[in-house]
Amino acid sequence: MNHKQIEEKWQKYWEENETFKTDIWDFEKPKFYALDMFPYPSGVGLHAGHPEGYTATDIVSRMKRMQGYNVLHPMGFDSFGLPAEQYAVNTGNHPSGFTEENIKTFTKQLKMLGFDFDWSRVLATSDPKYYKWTQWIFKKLYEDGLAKLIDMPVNWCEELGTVLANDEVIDGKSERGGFPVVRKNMKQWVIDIPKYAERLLEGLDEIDWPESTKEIQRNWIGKSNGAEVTFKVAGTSKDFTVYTTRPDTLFGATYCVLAPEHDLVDEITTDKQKEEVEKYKAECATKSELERTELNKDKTGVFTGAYAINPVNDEEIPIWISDYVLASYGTGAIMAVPAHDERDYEFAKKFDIPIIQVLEEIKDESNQKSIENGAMVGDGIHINSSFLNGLNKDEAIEKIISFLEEKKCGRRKTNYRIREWIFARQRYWGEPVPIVYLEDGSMKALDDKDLPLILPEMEDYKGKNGKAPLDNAEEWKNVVIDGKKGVRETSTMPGSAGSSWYFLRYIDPHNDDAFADPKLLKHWMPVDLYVGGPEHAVGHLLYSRMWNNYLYDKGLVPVKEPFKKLVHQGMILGSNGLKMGKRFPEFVINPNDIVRDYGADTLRLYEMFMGPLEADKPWNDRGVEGAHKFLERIWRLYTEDNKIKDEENKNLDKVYNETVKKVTLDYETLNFNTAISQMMIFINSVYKENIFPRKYALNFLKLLNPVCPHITEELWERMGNKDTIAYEKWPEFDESKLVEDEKQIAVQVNGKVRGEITINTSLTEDEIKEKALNHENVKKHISGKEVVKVIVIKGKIINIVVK
RNA sequence: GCCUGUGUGGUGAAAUUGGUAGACACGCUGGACUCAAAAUCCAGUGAACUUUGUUCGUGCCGGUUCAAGUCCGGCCACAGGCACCA
Repeated sequence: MNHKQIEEKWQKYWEENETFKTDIWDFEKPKFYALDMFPYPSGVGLHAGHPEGYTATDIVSRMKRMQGYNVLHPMGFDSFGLPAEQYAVNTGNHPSGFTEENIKTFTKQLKMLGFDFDWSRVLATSDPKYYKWTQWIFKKLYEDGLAKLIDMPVNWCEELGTVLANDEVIDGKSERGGFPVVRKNMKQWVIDIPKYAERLLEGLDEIDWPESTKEIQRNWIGKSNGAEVTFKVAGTSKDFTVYTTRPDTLFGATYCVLAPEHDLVDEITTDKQKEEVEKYKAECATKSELERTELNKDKTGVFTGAYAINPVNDEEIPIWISDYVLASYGTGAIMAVPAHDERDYEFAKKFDIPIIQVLEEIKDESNQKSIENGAMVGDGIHINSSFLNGLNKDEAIEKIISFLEEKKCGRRKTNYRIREWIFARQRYWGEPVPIVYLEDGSMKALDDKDLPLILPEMEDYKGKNGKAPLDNAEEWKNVVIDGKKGVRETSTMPGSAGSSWYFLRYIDPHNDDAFADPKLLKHWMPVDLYVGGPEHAVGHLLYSRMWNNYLYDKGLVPVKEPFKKLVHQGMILGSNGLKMGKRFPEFVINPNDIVRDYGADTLRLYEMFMGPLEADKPWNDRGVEGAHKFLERIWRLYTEDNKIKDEENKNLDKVYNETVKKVTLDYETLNFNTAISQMMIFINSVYKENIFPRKYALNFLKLLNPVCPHITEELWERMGNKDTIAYEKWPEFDESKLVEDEKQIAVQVNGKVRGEITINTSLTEDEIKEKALNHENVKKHISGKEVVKVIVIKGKIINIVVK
């Protein structure tokens, strides 16, 4: 067979016949929405990992279509991004041309792989028709106070000349390029994602996602329950509030710590300590995030000279500053209980601060820990704690909170670790923020009629003197609105803006009056299956959920959670077992080469047969050949050997029905590797029987079609069919054919297999026992011993217990 | 340090969730076809042994059970995430 001719023929057929165009208004059939994480159209084209996830959704959507579902399986491009900007800076050309070229290459490659995408719905986030609605949603967020401009410490990357989100910073370096990142205070557009923390946490319980991803999101949101306690500063009218998860240990607080950036530091520092405090503050300010975390072993800090009054016993305890307390979490201040917190313990030991134990040591054989050699964390019976004495942790927490609330110096408080989502980059190639700063000092969002706010042409796409590129677009930047002069915001939105809602736009991509028709959204949301890499666990997948939850609150989308089921595909590693990439170019697999040499069907089949979808799997050229050989075997079966006959073959009934059952179930659960091995078993059986009943031959093509659409269309046609196989009815299996009258089962003696017997389903338990006990080899092992009992597990195993 | 996974032949991996460990495939060995090679087909392939069979074997140690890759307890290694979050 010539795979090239066949594949091109059917790709052309599908395109000309619009085989996979979704009739989006057809609400008669049940719907199925399969979604892939859309790619960034880089200059190098698809890599071996792309087809893996796309084939997975392709298989499921093709099966669902054959099962009578109305399937939506779209594709698009996350086309704002740094490489295009870099290209523009280097060449002076507009990034859109470069982006369009790349999109063309990607499209050609995706078509070459035979995916059933509805190409009439393709979208690109950098298309003004698309980003009009990204800006529109931003405006809504702004109007509701969820998008706002605040002064905050940000991750600033000098090399890249921009601010980065937390998930774009890895180990104090930029995710892209690995440049150093420092903390810096700046006015920033942010999305108030912490407002949605609780909702995003709760939503996780409703969705079918990998537990590991849910855990990462829970961790990122970082909910903790505790209390706020207010301490008065001795000899002044000032006070400050700390956050603690262990208010029950308040009697053990022997000092307090403020973050160096805390507002109160300057006000309470005594003259004597002023110099030292100033010096310490200056040190902290110049330290980058990276340096601060590197130093995390050795505690540093300075005494302010001031004392706080512990509200439970009115004792005066010193107030220190230290960078182990973070300004950005809680209240930026803590009460320190060295006896029962490891960090406080370390600090107290270093600076010789008293340690007061308020939980009784539980000493037994396994726990010989004493307060002498470390902090005692966890639960225990309270001591030295006045009215808390004798209580355990939970009881004491309840009691102390009531006490604090009554005394009006504290309250129950829940904290979240998640921070505002920084929503502006000093870049050109992103969605412009549709905000104007007017000369009277006010801020105004553009009217809907002025959207999209389109990126201006520039002579130079590089930002100058630490300013954003758009700052140089004088004509574009300066505007008059309602007779008032104004200046546009010159930051653009981050890459994660456009990808936070694209799954909604696919449903109605050409709508100019709304981001999507509500009736369509109501029918098609949520996404039934979402497949993409695990690297988006906290970025895209959290932002999308937040936007969708917000739009749900506005009544603009019908469901809270956008992605009902999520699966992460693993990485395809090089044949050296390592990640493909620039470091080992000789091990990088280009899908173009595989398609040229073996065809798209082989590539798809191989990638699905390699192993579980979620696992990382090394590429193996031999494996590709093996997959190709299987397809050639099938081809010969259907074309040359003339084994297809209008006859029945009883010997194939069982394996055929098993195959239909297993393949159907495995596709549904995305266990493609075992589905394929079952199809191999079936084909092996057909070869053995040397006859292929026509009915089975036709249905087998349907089972294989989702994985290998080209060869199956071709063989389907050669078997005399006129129309595409894509809408044929999915085969069903006959449960009655799955049970055999006769079965081989193992006989164990004391748990060790000693023989096999053939049993008929009509046999009674006693008859089976008798047969087992009479087996030659079994007899040898039980002779001279007493049979204690015989365990018969119907249809599975017999175990004879002897003494 | 904490959280979440993973650990099975020479290799990629299966195992209906407690019931014959290694399906399927790659590789390898032998054979058939061929002048020969490729392709194809057939057989074998966890290890060891005294080979109609026996013993051992799913990262390590222990436990529960008639029966453990699967459940429980304690370790080790690797991967991913978080990391002074009070």
